[in-house]
Amino acid sequence: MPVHVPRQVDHKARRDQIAEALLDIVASQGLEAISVRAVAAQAGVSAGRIQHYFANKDELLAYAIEYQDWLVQQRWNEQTWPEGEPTPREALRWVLLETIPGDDRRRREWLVGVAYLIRMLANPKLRALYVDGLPRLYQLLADLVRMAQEAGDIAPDRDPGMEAELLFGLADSQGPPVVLGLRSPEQAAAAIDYYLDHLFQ
Amino acid sequence: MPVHVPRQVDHKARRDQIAEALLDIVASQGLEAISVRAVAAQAGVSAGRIQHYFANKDELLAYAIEYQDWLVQQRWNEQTWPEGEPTPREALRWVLLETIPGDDRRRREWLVGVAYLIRMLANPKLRALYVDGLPRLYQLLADLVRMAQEAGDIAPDRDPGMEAELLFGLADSQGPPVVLGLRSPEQAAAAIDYYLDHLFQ
DNA sequence: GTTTTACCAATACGAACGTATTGGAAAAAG
DNA sequence: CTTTTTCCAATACGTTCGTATTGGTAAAAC
Repeated sequence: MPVHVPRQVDHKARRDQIAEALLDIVASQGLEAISVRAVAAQAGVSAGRIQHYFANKDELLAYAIEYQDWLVQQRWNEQTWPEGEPTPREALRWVLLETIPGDDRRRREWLVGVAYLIRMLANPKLRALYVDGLPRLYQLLADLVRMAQEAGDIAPDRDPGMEAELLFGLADSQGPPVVLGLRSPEQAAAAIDYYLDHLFQ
Repeated sequence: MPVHVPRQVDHKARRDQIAEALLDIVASQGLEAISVRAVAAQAGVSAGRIQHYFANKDELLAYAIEYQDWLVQQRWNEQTWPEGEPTPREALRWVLLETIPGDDRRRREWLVGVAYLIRMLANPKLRALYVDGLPRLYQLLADLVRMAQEAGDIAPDRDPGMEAELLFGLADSQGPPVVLGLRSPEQAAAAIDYYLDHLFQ
């Protein structure tokens, strides 16, 4: 039972600031460029501070990707709609556009996801981030298609599962060309809108 | 003018053997795991040999991805069809299935492509590998759709450009789930066949 | 045989790495 | 004030890195 309790700082804020610096480096230079000293320099803190908050480099790398996952979930949870509930089409469009690396934030998330992918193969904890999320996304898309069908906005002979595959593939495949500057985010969004126009009656 | 010419080895074969080792490491452990010594060990040669054939690490990394690109092009060029020219549908199916990381070779190619992606952002030479190839692939898919339309096998109201987008997206989005073991190569192929069945009349 | 030089194994070297260790500042409780 | 403990800057240590350098081997030309 401690009698003397010294000051306490906000641990999560400290860790998150360090994770932010790490994610910036990963997105621009890849995982190869990550060193404790490089992250410290990017974050504007001492390497000692990083050692104080993370036992080793692996833990630091794991925290950063989980932090990014948390950031994305925050954004999805906090998404509010100006006028009540969105229609299935509005929700569908929002989800699909969300995956396009169109602004700095999403571009960083996309590149970090790519950079961590090979690590996921051998690391079950990292793998779970992808393996858990992907089927839920497919399910969400299929459900939205089904809802639009029931409302009569999509032809009843369309298969929701197949449409979910097509929609996800269409959105997902915009990533590389957009990130590489081969296609603008607006062009990518236009491709999705074009297909939505055909899908919805 | 050299009077004495000592023995010459097959330079390309030597470089390719080293590139093979590098690609194996990249696919299984990522670019972070690449060091001259690690590649030498994987290839079963001395580090001195690698130094002899590559001026520095960057040149080694550049050669390896160009070598992989060459391998892929070789396979595409050497593709022969058992009975004369393939139908557009057969060609379409072959191209789409080709992108799925279903066997060890394609799985390695897929993972290496992912690993190099961030490097492409800042490196024009690497960028060109992607930037040149992607539009040509879209064009090929759209042309095949158009040919099938002219043969009356696809409904004339389908837009070849949009169908090329959908087909590529569908095939491309199979990569992550297949590589992560979330979906079998057979399931990925089935998804493509299912859509082709709907596209073709 | 001698000579020449491509080939490459081995070693060396300085820089950068992950991390263990040390020491001190600073805030809260008594 | 003193005490306690968190926080972290600084330094040190052993390893690994990219690459420069050295030296020797062996095949081809003469």
